[in-house]
Amino acid sequence: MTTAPARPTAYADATVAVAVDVVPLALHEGAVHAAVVRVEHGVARSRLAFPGGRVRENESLDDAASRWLDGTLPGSRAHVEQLYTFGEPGRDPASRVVSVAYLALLPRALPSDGVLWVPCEPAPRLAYDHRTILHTALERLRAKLAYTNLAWALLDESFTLGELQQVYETVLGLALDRRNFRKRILALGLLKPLGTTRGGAHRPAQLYRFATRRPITVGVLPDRE
Amino acid sequence: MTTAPARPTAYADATVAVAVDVVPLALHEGAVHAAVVRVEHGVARSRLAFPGGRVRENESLDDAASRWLDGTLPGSRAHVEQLYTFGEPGRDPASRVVSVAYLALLPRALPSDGVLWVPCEPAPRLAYDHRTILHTALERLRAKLAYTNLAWALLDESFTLGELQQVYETVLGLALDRRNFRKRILALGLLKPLGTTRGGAHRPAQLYRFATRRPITVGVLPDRE
DNA sequence: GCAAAAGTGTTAGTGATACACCCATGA
DNA sequence: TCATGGGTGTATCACTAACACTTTTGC
Repeated sequence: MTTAPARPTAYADATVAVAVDVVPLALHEGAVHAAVVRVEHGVARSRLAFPGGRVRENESLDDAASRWLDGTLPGSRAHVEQLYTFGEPGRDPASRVVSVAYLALLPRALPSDGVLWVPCEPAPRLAYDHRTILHTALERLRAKLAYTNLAWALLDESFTLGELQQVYETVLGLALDRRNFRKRILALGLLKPLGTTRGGAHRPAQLYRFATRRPITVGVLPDRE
Repeated sequence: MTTAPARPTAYADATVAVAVDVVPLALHEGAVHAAVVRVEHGVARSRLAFPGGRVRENESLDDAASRWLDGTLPGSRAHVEQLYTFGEPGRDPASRVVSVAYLALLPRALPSDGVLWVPCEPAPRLAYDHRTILHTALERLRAKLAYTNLAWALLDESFTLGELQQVYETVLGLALDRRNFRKRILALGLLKPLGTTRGGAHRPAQLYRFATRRPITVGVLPDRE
């Protein structure tokens, strides 16, 4: 083969379909949870799977992901990013479907009709190859938490340092020293103290917000602690 | 929307096609180069683009990428990994094509019929959205070089520390202190000295190889130097 | 007053940086 | 002998890790 291939032009190939699947994750009761729904049709009927489906002809992949997320968890503020594309023949036994998976991070596991929030560990049984997709999503989350400020996506706009620390501890499954965590995270200069406090059952905590809620790449974590 | 959608079953949606595009990168004359080919058909005819095309019904995405790479640069040993999926409507003016882009790293810019190796900077003019794809590929390469041992994919099996250092310097566009680079890279324990040397025009250099040529995540670089 | 989380500083150690000189070879 | 890249050690600095006690509140 020595020449460039033809690009697709007028004809269409009816054998490979394109879908998106959205992996909505949120922290709940000290553990990472994922939102799943029951499959309605086909051989996987009534099994659990991530929300998703066909991409429309005139929508982008990102738009399709947002549409499926909003259809499942309406009105939720979420950070959505493309995760990976899964396209093994046979991953959907009924037909050839290439699925572009998206990761959606939410500050709360909001209840919604027909939606189940399940803990990610131990890994739940899911339809199709969605367990693999979940695994990929968790890997991505852990990796990005360690070198970006992505934690804002798993928190409300304002939060205490204790809550922020819990995000890291929960997702990464490790315990962090409170004093060193505060020093490091404040030294990054990404947080703004709000001047207000939140009263719980105990001593009230200072509230903070992220100065920017867009992805920034910085080392947020120690190598080990 | 409160319930799970139907998965695709018997019918097919002829409106969205799936392709792969492969971004082959190699170092050449002190700069990152990419392999491109000329588009043969359609409105982009004779413009430069990355090799790629439709995914066959019974092949995986990875297999499709390997097929297109091998069709363009036969017999090359390459590291191939999925990069990102591009699916804006209108990215191919002729029809709706969702393209799964792949990154291919090669130890040499091997010449091949119909293939042009072009420097990545300044960014070349390319058909479709391939300039965006190239940009994404370079970002990925730089990021992974900094926190993995991926450099092996851009080198022959055996190499000198000087050559290894050049990979980092070329890709990341910075100068590294030789002594510190050697200390750091050897301290990682990923390299095996071969005991042999390579004679160039000057003092012969010790040859090394990577103990493992699979992706490993380690900090390979200083923050800045 | 007691339980529970918030808040705070110092020290020791490790790892990163900066830096200069000699060596081996081919031309 | 000269030009070119290969090879080596040390001192300083910055950052990280380890660590314990006091404060504030609700009950």
